[in-house]
Amino acid sequence: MVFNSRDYIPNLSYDAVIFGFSAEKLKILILEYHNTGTFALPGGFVRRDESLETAVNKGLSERTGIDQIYLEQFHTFGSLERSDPTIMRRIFEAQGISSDDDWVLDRFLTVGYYALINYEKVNPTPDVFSDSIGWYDFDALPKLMQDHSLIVGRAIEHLRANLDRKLLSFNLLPEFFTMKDLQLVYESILGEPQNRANFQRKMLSLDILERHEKRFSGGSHKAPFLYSFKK
Amino acid sequence: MVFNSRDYIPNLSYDAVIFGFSAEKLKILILEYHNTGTFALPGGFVRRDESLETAVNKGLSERTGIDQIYLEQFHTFGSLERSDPTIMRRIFEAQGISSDDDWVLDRFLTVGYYALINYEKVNPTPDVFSDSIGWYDFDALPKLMQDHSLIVGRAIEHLRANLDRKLLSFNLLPEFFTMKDLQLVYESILGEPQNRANFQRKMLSLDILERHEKRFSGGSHKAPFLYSFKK
DNA sequence: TTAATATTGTTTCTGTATGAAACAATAGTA
DNA sequence: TACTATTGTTTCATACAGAAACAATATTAA
Repeated sequence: MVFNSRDYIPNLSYDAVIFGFSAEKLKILILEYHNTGTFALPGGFVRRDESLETAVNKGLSERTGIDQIYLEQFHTFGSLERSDPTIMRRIFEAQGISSDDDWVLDRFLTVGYYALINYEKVNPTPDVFSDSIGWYDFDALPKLMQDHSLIVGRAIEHLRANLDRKLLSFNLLPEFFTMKDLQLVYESILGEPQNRANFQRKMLSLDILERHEKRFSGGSHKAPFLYSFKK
Repeated sequence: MVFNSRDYIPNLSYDAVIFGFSAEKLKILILEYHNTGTFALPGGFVRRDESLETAVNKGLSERTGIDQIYLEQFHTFGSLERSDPTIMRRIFEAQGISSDDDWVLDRFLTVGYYALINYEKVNPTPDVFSDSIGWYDFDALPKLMQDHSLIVGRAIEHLRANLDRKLLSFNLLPEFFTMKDLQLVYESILGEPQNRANFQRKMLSLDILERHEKRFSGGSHKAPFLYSFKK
């Protein structure tokens, strides 16, 4: 595998915090470089002949197998300390990737994006630099390389601030879900419990949910309605 | 004047929407390239040996004469269409600036910032590319080059969304001001009138204002109190 | 068949915030 | 001294949010 630096915008990358929801927990996709013990956010570079948006969409589509991911740009990180040629050299050597020059070892600024996706539809696929990619509980992440932990922190801040305003939660759920599912998504993102009665009242008052038949889970109690988001 | 491309991060710039408030109106600083009839946002490039934040702070400090400007990064623009080598070449030639290569004519991504400053303290200073810089009413801006109008639009959106949450309004006002002044700032940013009684009640309930002696303006009516923001 | 239990759906009560209007105070002018 | 314009405050009605209680129901156990 050979990178040709002339095809890419130098000194600029993007990194994505990809959120999913499963087993009542908020998760994010993390890459692992097995031979280096390094964990990182999925990211990539921008070709000279494509827009930033296109680069990110294409890259994340390759990582997840999903097209038309909900994506939000939230911050561009440009400190001097964030670049670390040593670790980049190790990763490249471990993967047997060569470049026609040392452009990847140079300083990089990175544009941070977060994405919300339906966990069930994802087919996680490692990129050319890494051996594996997988879901990690948001509240039990491994130590991430460079400033990627900071990037995750800023991502969740922006997600929290926009959760209501942009009605983002449905991107994390399958088509049909119960009110409890929805509440769990909110609670896992906001990091605090929500009052059940008030949450239900608020969601119904938004007039964005369609109520369907009940789901009989087998539990010895009243069965919850299923909902979907209005199109 | 000669730029040395090796000192700068290529293909990356920043542009700033600098808000001020005067004569009951919201204004922004706009550069003009006299010999080209082109208007633009103040902006600049990032040196390889300085952080993005440092570059922006330094650049805006040079344009306004103010240090420690309140600055907020809000979006990075990376479309293919936003670059226009023709106009860049004209501007450079008109100003007699030469570069050791054509790096400024290449594609650029730009990081958008907005700034809020005390109008009275500003000493507007053109940059090396432009002949003049001045305040323009926010609701009567000239046609701006490239995608700068779009950048302004996104800036005001973010400013509106953060006005309350981050208590930004005081950055636009002098140390002492009346409740009416404050309300005018809010109205000019939000673009809609606020109820006088409720606005006053809300501001006072925030517990961020210190009340001082009255200001006798000479009008034949009750004199308003002066306020300052609590430190 | 019936009682028990866990969970869901809804209502009620309460305090707080918000919008609209009225009232009160006052610095200057006629 | 009356009048006017503006500011400071209060009042009233309404909407919203937190907490708790009540009602409904799917299953299990007696």
